[in-house]
Amino acid sequence: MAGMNAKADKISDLTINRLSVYLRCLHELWAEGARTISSQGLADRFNLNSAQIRKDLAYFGEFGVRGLGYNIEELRNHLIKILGLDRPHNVGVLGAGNLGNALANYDGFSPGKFSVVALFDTDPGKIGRRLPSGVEVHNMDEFASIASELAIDIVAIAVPARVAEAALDAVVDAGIKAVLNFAPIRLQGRPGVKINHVDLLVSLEGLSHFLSIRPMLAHASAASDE
Amino acid sequence: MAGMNAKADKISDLTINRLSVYLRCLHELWAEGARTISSQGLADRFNLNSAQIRKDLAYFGEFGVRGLGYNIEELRNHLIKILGLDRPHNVGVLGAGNLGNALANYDGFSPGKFSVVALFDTDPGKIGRRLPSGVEVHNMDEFASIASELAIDIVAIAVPARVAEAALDAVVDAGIKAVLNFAPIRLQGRPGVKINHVDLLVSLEGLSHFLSIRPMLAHASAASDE
DNA sequence: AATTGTGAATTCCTTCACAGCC
DNA sequence: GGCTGTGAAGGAATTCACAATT
Repeated sequence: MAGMNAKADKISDLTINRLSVYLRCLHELWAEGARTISSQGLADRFNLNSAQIRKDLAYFGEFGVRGLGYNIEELRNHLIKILGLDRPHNVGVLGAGNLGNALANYDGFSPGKFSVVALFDTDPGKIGRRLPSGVEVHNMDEFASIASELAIDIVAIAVPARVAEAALDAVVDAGIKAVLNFAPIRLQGRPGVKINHVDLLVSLEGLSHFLSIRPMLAHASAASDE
Repeated sequence: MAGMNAKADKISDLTINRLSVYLRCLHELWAEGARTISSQGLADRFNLNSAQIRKDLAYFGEFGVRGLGYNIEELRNHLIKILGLDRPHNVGVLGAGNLGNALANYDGFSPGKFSVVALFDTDPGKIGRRLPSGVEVHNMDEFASIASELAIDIVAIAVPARVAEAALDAVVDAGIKAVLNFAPIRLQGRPGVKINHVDLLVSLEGLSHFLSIRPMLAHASAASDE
């Protein structure tokens, strides 16, 4: 049990999110025929500092070669491992409304790594429906048994805000540890459960704020990106 | 022109995003019949420090009353003003795929503040279609004229990654200054244009990472929330 | 007595700058 | 010579703690 690669410790979400971005970039570079890349080369692709990339990677091991940079295939494999993408993840979507359906049909998830395997709803009119993709809408009451049957390990909450907390209770009770919340509400954290928020209203209101101060920025230089 | 309320200056996105969350909470409190709230009362609703809330608000003025807290209606009006929600915003959606359609039909945006008024696509098979909501799918070539006609001030990019950069060019050329990007790609910033990213893959991979380190956290305390 | 607004302290994150290695 | 890995410096965001105010 001698720790070979330091993991878990206290690595920030910011770092993890960037690893995700690096990985995506490595896929592109590989497709372009590149086989090696320097931290500076990666940094140029986004608006990042090369030291930041090196630091991010260094949390997990020494993946580079001094004087040469990083081997793309090797680094890619490391990142896949670190991000837990070396095994598939089955996603259950709560709420078969517009958003839930879009998620179930969305094919933008990296090929094969994340699959939406079931929708859940409480509306009898929706239960039993089957999407073009073959995914079925189940009764929310059956969440626990179906989640276990289909090996669901990630849940996306796409229900109205007022029932989101109750929905979270149900999935946490069923042993789910990873949740992606789309409901416009700040869900109370549960111990041992990771909740990532996708909050469209917050994002839109950030843009709205920007538009309202923009006239005041007038001649001054205006900033951009996230 | 004596600056009555200090705005714009250098306020971080983190602060602006929290204002959005506070505002949502004020709506709820108001609906519950509350008429006044302390920073501590607000802080208890999320996992926040009360000093943070006071600091966030203090950037924009002195809205509270010592000893009493904040008047909910008054603070709400201030936040609405600060976030530019005192006038409506028209959103154009690029890409009439699953995600684009879901956005166009999504009614979760705060009542009336943001309206999706048009979809745009390059696929002749989709152009001309009209959604149940009445929103029409236009030819992307006509973006500039229709955006101006419909007074679109915010664009959501929901096209495949490989054409996202070109799509951004088109909207920026048409004078759009605020963009919500759903494509899994880090768009290059443009001067004077604010781009917010909603990156589902990054969010999912963050969850995947958490699941893969979770077994190692074992008996140790496991953390949560975003 | 209660609660704000805020300087000071702290913690967290990023960038610099360079020793170490290929 | 070029590039990584990293200690040290710098900067940003958060939290503390308390004087000011009602």
